[in-house]
Amino acid sequence: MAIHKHQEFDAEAQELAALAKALAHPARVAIVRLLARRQAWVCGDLVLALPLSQSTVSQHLKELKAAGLVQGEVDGPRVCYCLSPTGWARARQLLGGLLAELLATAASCGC
Amino acid sequence: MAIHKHQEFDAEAQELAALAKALAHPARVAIVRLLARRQAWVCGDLVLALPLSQSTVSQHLKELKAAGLVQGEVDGPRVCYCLSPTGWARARQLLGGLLAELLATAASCGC
DNA sequence: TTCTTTCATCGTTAATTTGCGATAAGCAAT
DNA sequence: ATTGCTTATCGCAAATTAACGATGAAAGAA
Repeated sequence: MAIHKHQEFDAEAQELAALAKALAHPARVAIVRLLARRQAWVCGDLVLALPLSQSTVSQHLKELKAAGLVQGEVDGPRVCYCLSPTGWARARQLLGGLLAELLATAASCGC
Repeated sequence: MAIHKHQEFDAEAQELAALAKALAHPARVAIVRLLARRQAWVCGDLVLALPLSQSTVSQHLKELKAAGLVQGEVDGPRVCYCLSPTGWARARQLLGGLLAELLATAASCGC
């Protein structure tokens, strides 16, 4: 397509789409769930828990960080990852808003 | 990467990721919201409401249908689109489940 | 200092996505 | 039958993503 038209849509749609994109890969969903179960993981342990190489896991973590869903803190030679409370608060707000919008109509589609 | 490793992850992560991918573009978020506001849209009206060509809108609708979030019903020469109640019930279940898993830890990350 | 460990980044390859115009397919008229 | 409208699909170009190995950079241990 040459040019992506993301800018043509309103800010909230873009934000929701960006958030959804961060979760649009099973590896990233898996990372989020691992972080939910045990609240802090060293990067290397995440690599051991996932069927992916170190560089690939690092790349997925970078995307989750860019989306604001995950935080990393340097601890000597290692990096400790955990979920970002503010990022997930926003996610909850956006997703909850969308699902609420849908509640009225989704139950009565007569087309 | 050559080979995508989606199969290496558990079914629920894959399902959640597929759902997120369907919402990972602002055009598709916009379509869902339009369908939420007015419960049935003819394809051509969606095209008029979006800054995209007919073929591109049709493509996005195809992806939303494949994800089970949208239904299309042929009505003479036109096609009437609306949200899929069962698809959104599943989405609510999966997203709600994820957010619930996060509730415990996301508020207390001390890394 | 030198070595080792840990992680991020670079460069590459393959696949997928986005977007469009053009074409086909279906239906309802004329 | 032919025409006109509506939507889906095809084929293409450009961009992005997924994955990996290899190479860096930073910190701690020897």
